Amino acid sequence: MTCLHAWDLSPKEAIELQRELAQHVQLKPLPEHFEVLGAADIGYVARTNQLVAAMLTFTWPDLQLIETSHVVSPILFPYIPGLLSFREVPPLLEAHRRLKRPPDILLCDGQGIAHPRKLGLASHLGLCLGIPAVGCAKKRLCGEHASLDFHRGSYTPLILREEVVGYVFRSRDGVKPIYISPGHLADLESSREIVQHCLGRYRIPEPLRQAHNLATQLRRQILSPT
DNA sequence: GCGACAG
DNA sequence: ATCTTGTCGC
Repeated sequence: MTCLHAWDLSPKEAIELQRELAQHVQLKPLPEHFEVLGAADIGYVARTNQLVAAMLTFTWPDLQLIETSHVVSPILFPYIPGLLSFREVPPLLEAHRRLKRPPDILLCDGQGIAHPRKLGLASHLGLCLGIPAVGCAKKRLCGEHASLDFHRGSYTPLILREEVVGYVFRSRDGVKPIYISPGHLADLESSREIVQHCLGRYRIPEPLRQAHNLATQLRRQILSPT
C-alpha cells in the first residue's frame, strides 16, 4: 500500500494518506486464542517538548504483566484533532520494536475507526504493525449516540454517517463513558468484549491504566533532576 | 461564519 | 497531553 511509513507530511498530505490507509483496515472478530495483550500510551513532557511512549504486555487472559518498554523522542508532528496518529505512532512503533515478545493484540489510548476518515490511532498503529488493535478513548472525537444507562457495563452504539463505528461504554457506575472502537483486525463486538474483560477497579481498563502510569512515571523522571 | 475537536 | 485543591457523591 501507499507509503505506510511516511511521517514527514503536511496536514493536508496526512489527511490524504489517511484516506488511502483506511481502505486497508480490516474489520473482523479478534482471534479467540492468543497469548499476549499489549497496551500503549503516550506522555507529554512540556519543558523538553518530548513524548514518552510506553508499551506494556500482559498474559492473556489473566493479565499478568510480562514486560514494559518505552522511548523518549522529540515531537515531529503537532497535535491536530483527527491527525493524532501522525504524532504518536512513530514513537509507539519504536517502543514496540524494543519488546522482546511483541503483543498479539494491542489496546490503544485513542480512537479506532471512530474517526472522521475511519483511521484513528488504533487503526493506524494496527496497520503499521500488522496486528489486531482496539481503540479505547476517554473522549469522543466524532459520531453521535443515545443517552447511556447509569450502570457499569451498559453501552450504546456510536454512530457516524448512518454507520456504527464503535460503542460508548460505561466502565463504572455513573462515571463518564469510554469510547471503544475497532482499530484493525477487530470488530465491534470483540472490541467491546476485550475491553470489558480488561476492566478493573477504575474507569480506564487496567492495561491502559498501567501504560499511562508508566508514561507518567517516566515523565516525572525526566522533569525532576532539574 | 459558528461550533466541535482523540492525545 | 499537562498545569492543580478541595470537594461532592457513591
